[in-house]
Amino acid sequence: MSHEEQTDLRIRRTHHFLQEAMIELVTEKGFDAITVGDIAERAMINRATFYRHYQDKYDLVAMIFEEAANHLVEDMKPLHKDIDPGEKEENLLEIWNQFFEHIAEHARLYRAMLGKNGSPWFAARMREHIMKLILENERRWEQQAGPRPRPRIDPAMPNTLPVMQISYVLIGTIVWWLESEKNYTPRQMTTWFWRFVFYGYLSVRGYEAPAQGKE
Amino acid sequence: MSHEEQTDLRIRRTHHFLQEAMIELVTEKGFDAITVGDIAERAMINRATFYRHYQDKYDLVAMIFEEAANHLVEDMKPLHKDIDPGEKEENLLEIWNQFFEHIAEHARLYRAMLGKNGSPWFAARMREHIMKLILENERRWEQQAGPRPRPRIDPAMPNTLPVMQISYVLIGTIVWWLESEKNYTPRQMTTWFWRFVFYGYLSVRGYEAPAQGKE
DNA sequence: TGTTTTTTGTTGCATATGCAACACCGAGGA
DNA sequence: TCCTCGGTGTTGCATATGCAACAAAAAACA
Repeated sequence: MSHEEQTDLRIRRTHHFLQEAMIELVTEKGFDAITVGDIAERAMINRATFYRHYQDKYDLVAMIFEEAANHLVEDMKPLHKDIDPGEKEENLLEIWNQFFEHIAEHARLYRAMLGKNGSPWFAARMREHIMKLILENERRWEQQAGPRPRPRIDPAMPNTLPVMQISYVLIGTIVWWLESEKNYTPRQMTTWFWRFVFYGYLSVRGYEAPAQGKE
Repeated sequence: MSHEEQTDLRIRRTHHFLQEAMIELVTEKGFDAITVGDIAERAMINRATFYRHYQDKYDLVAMIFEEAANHLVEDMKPLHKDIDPGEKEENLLEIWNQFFEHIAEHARLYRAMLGKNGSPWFAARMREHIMKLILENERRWEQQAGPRPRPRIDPAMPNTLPVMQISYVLIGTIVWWLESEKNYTPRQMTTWFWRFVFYGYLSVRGYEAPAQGKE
């Protein structure tokens, strides 16, 4: 279904180089200052050709995001196969670790787009996407575990609020990570992210808080 | 005159990427093991297109050399303008320094091509080119300084022998430099190269040996 | 040795891209 | 105010490239 599969080599090439150029330029001069001409020149692509593929630079960023998002779900997929609903915490940790692995693999992209010269649109879109993934994951989870009654601490609280909160923490964590000098491992980031989110999120959700354990 | 000037962007692009791919692959698997298909795939260029530009991989290396050689003389040109024939040593040092600067700028290329997985043809061609440059330089020099009598230590010795010897030392020095961990500056390399060659060459040539000085 | 697989060059046709030119717009300067 | 200037999109035509298929040579293998 993905429109990007076995297309003409030339098309894949121009997409690739335009996207690369965009990422480079965002890190160099910031998204706002970039012109279509800049991108085309850097990518060694004629400006007219740019317009044959993208509406404008925003559209290009949108496509970059699309692709990243696809890669992300692709990277996460294998994990959902063998999930044991009994071991909630373990599994969640694995999933988040996979997530941070994905970020590490595309570090250049995320560092550019989420950084302070990046594209706010990209960040917003990314938060949405993360929320969607989390909610999907919860749904899948409850289906597998059966619809057991969940104590709701505060029935008035909208379902999406804590998910939104997580998405913000996550973005912040990512940016901090990618801009840090130290380059920590994905595993470390998973641990630290998890420690922060753990109690708040699970308790809001009405899960019992398992023992800290594992390290 | 150069056939590479304001050509179609697509042509420049494919040249560029085929050359880059070649350099990458030489460092990765060595020149011998490379196939045209490899190059094309790495460069994201159709194999048929490769043959529209180059005969075979040897031809590609030849073109890479051509281009490098052109860059080299281009980089050296400005120096020849303001040469003071009185200050031989100073000027020679400047010229050699410019040379090593050029090497540094194209380090990836030379490291790949001259290294032990590189192309012997490239090295040989490079030595020839260096010899040509040195001989040209000497000729220019003597024209500017006037045809003064030069004491010849051994009239039986062919003119090109010491030049050939220099070219070998130079290649060795370059390879050692580019494969060293320490990355020394071009200026340092100039100094060390010069120290080694200085007495032998100048004395063979029958120049008086100036005081060591300068540092 | 014979056989299979890879690599090499080459070709005709389809198509993505380059190029140049254009009108348009918005921001800054005389 | 006019007016240049830099950026935006768009167009028609020329051309470089992709693709698939092919034969032949070379390499790999038994």
